[in-house]
Amino acid sequence: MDSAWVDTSLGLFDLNINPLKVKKEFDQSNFTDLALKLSTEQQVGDDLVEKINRVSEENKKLSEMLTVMCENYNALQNRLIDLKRNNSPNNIKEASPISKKRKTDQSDEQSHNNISSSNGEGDHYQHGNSEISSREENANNNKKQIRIREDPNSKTSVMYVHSDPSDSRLIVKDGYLWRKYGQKVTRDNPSPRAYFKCSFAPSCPVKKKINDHLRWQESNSDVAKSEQRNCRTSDIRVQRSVKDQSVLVATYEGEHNHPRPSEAEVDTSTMGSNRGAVQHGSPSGAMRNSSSSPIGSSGSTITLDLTQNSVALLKPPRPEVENSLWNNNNNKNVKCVALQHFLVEQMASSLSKDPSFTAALAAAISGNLLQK
DNA sequence: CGACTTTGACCCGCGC
DNA sequence: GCGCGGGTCAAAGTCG
Repeated sequence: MDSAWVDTSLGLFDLNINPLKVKKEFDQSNFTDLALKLSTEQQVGDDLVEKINRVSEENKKLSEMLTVMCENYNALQNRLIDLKRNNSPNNIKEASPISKKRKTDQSDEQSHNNISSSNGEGDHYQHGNSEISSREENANNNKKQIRIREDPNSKTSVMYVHSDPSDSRLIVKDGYLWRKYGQKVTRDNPSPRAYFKCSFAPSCPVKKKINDHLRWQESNSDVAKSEQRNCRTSDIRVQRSVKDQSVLVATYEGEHNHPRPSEAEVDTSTMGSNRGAVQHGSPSGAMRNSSSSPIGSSGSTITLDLTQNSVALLKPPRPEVENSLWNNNNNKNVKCVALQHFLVEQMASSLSKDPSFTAALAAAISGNLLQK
């Protein structure tokens, strides 16, 4: 059969076209186009994935480098602390054995105070009259921590931790390993108070409690009383706030007489047994922790020495906490330093979010490493 | 089986 | 002296 051809502006068209044939051809060409399109998209997708992988790797490298830098910084800072301690006249006195007696006698209290001034509690150390708190290793993802030393002569400090109110676990990650030894429901807080001992106990006397921070603020003498009664060298309480269930208050008493466990140890106890450390992935029952993020993650810590002008402060997590901090004696200084730290934090945050900055930093670091 | 948590019982200081 | 409340102990339970 001859075919009739029509000349159109678009070209020659065969009028005797078999529709099935056309459909087949159309399908084939369409499929080819589609396949081509898909392969192009696939390629783009692959490129994107590759790019993402590359960026992730860079990010990972940067994180590792940052961790190393932080560790080095801590090591240097600890060395500085040791040097200063060695120069201090009344340092290094023997700790008295922990007495189970609650009654406090003068000598015990004396030795107790000696411990507090000689044994750095990991992050805390004495610097002349002012107490300086180094970076609180925050192993708790997205949790803000504020650490407050209420009294320079006391070995108690309070850490406010912003956590998920729905999370019933009283967990404050601070880089140490803790063993829970008791829990109590106190009169004026429906949230139970948990008691922890340092897992290095009895060689390390440090304990902690998770506590009701508002009551703590209203009557700080509670701690003094309990300390007097128990003659403890250290303690920590952890409990949720009455008014703000998203705030956990950890009360530390005493000083660690050992270095902070390594990240690996913490991770091992966290992920390995899932029972090792209450603070890093706790154990069974109500204390079990599902998140086990690496130390030094995105959380930030605020450490305040309310008796001194020196303040290391980042961003307060909750309004009422902020108020309680702002309304303190060193209001102006705190605000000023806080503002500076906040600005620095914001700048750092902005820079870290900038991909070009990240890329430049990665290039600089990798270049430096290659040179070495 | 060991390490750790849970939880009721007990201890002790304080206030009345 | 008694009762209350906070802190600690220790047996039982849980988990890997």
